[in-house]
Amino acid sequence: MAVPLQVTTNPTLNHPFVAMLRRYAPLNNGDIAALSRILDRKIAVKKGKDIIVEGYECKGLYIVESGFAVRYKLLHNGGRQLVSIVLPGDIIGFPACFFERAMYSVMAIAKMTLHYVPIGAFADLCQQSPSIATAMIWFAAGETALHVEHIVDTGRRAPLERVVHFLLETHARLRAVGCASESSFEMPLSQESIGDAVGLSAPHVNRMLRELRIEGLIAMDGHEIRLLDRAALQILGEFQASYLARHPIPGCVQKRPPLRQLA
Amino acid sequence: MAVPLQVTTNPTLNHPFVAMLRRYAPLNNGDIAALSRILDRKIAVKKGKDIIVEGYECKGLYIVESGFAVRYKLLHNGGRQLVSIVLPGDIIGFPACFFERAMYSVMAIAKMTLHYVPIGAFADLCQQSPSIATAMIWFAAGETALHVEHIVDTGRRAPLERVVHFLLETHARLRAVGCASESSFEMPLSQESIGDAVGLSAPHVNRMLRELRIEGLIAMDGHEIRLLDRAALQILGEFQASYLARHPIPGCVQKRPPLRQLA
DNA sequence: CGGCGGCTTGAGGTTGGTCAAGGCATGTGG
DNA sequence: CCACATGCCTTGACCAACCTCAAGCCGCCG
Repeated sequence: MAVPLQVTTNPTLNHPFVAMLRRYAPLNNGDIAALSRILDRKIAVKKGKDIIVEGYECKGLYIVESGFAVRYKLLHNGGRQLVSIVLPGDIIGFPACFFERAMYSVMAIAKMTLHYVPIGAFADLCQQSPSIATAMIWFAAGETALHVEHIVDTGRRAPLERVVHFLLETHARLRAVGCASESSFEMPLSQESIGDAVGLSAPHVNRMLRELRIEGLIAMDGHEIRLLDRAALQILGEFQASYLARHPIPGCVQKRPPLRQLA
Repeated sequence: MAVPLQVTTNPTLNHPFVAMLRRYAPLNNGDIAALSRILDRKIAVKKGKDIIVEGYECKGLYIVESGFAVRYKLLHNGGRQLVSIVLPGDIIGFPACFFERAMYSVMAIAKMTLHYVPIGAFADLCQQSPSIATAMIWFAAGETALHVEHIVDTGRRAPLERVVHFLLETHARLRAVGCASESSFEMPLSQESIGDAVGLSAPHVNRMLRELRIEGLIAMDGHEIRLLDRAALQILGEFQASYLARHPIPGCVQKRPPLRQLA
């Protein structure tokens, strides 16, 4: 649950959000100072509390320092669709606060600490620091890749494949923020919520998990899931972890690549 | 099909991509000049040609001046999932070129004209023009909202609702780039492709369309679709057009809003 | 004129949703 | 400390929905 901290002179550098940005663009001292100012105040949110509510105006971003949340939308027909799981380093309010009103809700599913950034302050930050703005574009590209995989999951994969893909993705993302070991993790969602994420009913999620257990691909102990046969799972769920890791920004980390024109 | 052009002194300002950016951030002469340089060369692509192929490296962005394309992914089980329709002003290669290799393909479904921008040149542009970089973040937020709606569509909406939502969204997006009249449009996809977009089989898409025709909600003539009862369709498809239009960037177009801290 | 792609419709079968009941663990209040 | 309530997991039975397969048709283009 807790993100492992390694002590450095500047606590800002340890923040998962800053660490994420720095994977894409080298930030100078001015950038770091600006981020420190943005991140100075913390908000504590209890498990189960709504952070963004569909239909209401959202005036800023909430940068996640620790804890988990879910983005979701309630439908007229009584259904609920989970859009994504929010992890440390993620941004709540993207893209809600860029619109007149939020089109979905975000709820904490564990105790969280957040930093609130008014959208105006965020826009100023981007205007003043091109490196941060550019890193944010790279971040957004990663979010998009995640959502695209989710569309493929719910749209065209078979139920068993969906569940496997969802488990592997969740494990990989948790692991990337230090919240999972190499081959096991604590699933933060109930089976009903998993169903809401991948577009299945809770009983059917249960059937799929049972099948995976019988086949010896996973083991479950409460919410702890152990991945027993990673290779088989990756084939079954057609899971390529590459969509979770972006390139660094060229020209920042390395020399600009040669121009090439494709016709 | 063709984007209506109004003659101004600077053709760059008429480009749908530039017009899109300028809706979010006021660009100065330097920004416009930089964009002109980026957009100087055109690539013509024929209908049916692949622009990005899954699994291959993608080294740059293709900015769409005219024409349509689809992003899609082929699956092991023989299925195909359409991720989105690409319209004038959109960017092909987002997010593919931010990753080691493209995780899905993009194919022209009509004659297109594109501008190729190597990823390095794009990064330079962002670093040199914070306004363009910031507008790109706003653009990415819009893409994300689109994908989120698509996840909801395929995940939890009933088949009839899905088709209706897809029709309304496609119409609204086409209309926003001047490719549709107020209540009718040319559907650029076959029924099979619509099925691949919303996660249904082609026969079932056909049945849903027939039902809408019988109910008097739409009329079809070839690929032309007329929306006969917008209000009923919007309720049926639970369609809110608001997710298609973003706020402008605060502090650029207007004064920075008052700071507010929510705990 | 012939072929092909896409639309349309039907029949039949499987999948996966719904409903319902039971079990287990956790937490809470008496 | 126990009794009870609650939430979630688990399983089964049933049934409707949607997919698959297949055939026919139309319009377009070569």
